Amino acid sequence: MIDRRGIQRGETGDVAEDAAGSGAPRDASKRRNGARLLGLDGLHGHLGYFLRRAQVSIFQDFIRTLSEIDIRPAQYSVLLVIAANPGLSQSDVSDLLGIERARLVRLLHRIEKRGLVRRLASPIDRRSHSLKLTTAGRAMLKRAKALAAIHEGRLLARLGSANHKMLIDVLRGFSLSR
Amino acid sequence: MIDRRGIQRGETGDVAEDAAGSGAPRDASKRRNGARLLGLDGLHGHLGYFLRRAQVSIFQDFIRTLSEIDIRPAQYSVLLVIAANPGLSQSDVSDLLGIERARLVRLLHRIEKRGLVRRLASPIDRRSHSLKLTTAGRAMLKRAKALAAIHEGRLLARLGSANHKMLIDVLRGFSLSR
DNA sequence: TATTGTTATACTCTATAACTATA
DNA sequence: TATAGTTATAGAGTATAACAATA
Repeated sequence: MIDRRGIQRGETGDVAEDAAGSGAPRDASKRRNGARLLGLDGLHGHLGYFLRRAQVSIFQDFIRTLSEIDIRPAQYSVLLVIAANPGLSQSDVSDLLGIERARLVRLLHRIEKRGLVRRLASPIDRRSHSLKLTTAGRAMLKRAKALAAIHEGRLLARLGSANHKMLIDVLRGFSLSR
Repeated sequence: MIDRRGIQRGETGDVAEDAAGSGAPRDASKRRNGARLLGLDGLHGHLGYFLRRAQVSIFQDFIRTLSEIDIRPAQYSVLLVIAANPGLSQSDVSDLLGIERARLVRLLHRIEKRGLVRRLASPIDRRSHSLKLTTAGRAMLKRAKALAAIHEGRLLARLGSANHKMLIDVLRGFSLSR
């Protein structure tokens, strides 16, 4: 019989220990590390897998935490970048955050309709927009930052501050390396 | 004028150095760390942001590397898990990998149509399927593993083996912690 | 009553291609 | 020619809700 609990549950206790030395190498993997790691053998060497699971889980918490103001991670990053660099063009934002120009169009429509951002005419290039936060946008960003800090605090507590810092340092370096 | 290069480019050299001490704290952020970090100030405390960028970049490489056999990350993880635990039900796979049961249906349709997986009748529960790889599925997985190893090797070289191992350890622990 | 596989819907996000108006 | 913003399309993936068959 196969244990059904996912690795994310992390339960212990009532798992029947399988007899050791069960035989063929293909089946030996089944219970090797206890129920938690069942079947993930081939995945354990893959950083991308764990990165993905962690990222999804963290974004879920972020979305939940900021749900009262209905700001999602991509929107938050766009607001932050515009606030820090008023006058940025859409292409600038796209390059900075790795968001496709095409996708940014609808994202900006949304937050512009909510009165958080304005697309002004660029004084130097009539093709491009000069992005600015509105007063409402700055106020919203302030609330968003407070909620994001709660989210990040929860994450920090869960990881420990040493791990938290190290992950940011290593992953930021990774991003910069290409 | 604003430098347009994204953080992922990582180029150096021809960036004009801005005059120091440019003034107001809101604008001081613009060039503080050189063009690379332009405008990302508020994001630097957010692990989720760097985790996301890294994950997307790594998955892109994975997809490219396995494109000759048209196997995507989710498909690869499903094939691996079924190979290591023949007889798993769809719910089992769903729980193990954190893939929605509903989404797994179409994913399995695809790889079943390609002749890689079979959904057999479960001997113990007539509601559920017993998932097995076909011979072709095992052969495909073998090729996939070889290509995935190339992908992972590239990642390891880019990160350094110490960072690579540490990231896996920390992030696996994170997943297990809930 | 609860679970398994399934269908369906809505939304986010990535990846492209193409078009227009500018440069 | 190339770039900025835009529109459109296709597909992956998440999040839900509901249903029939079975437990």
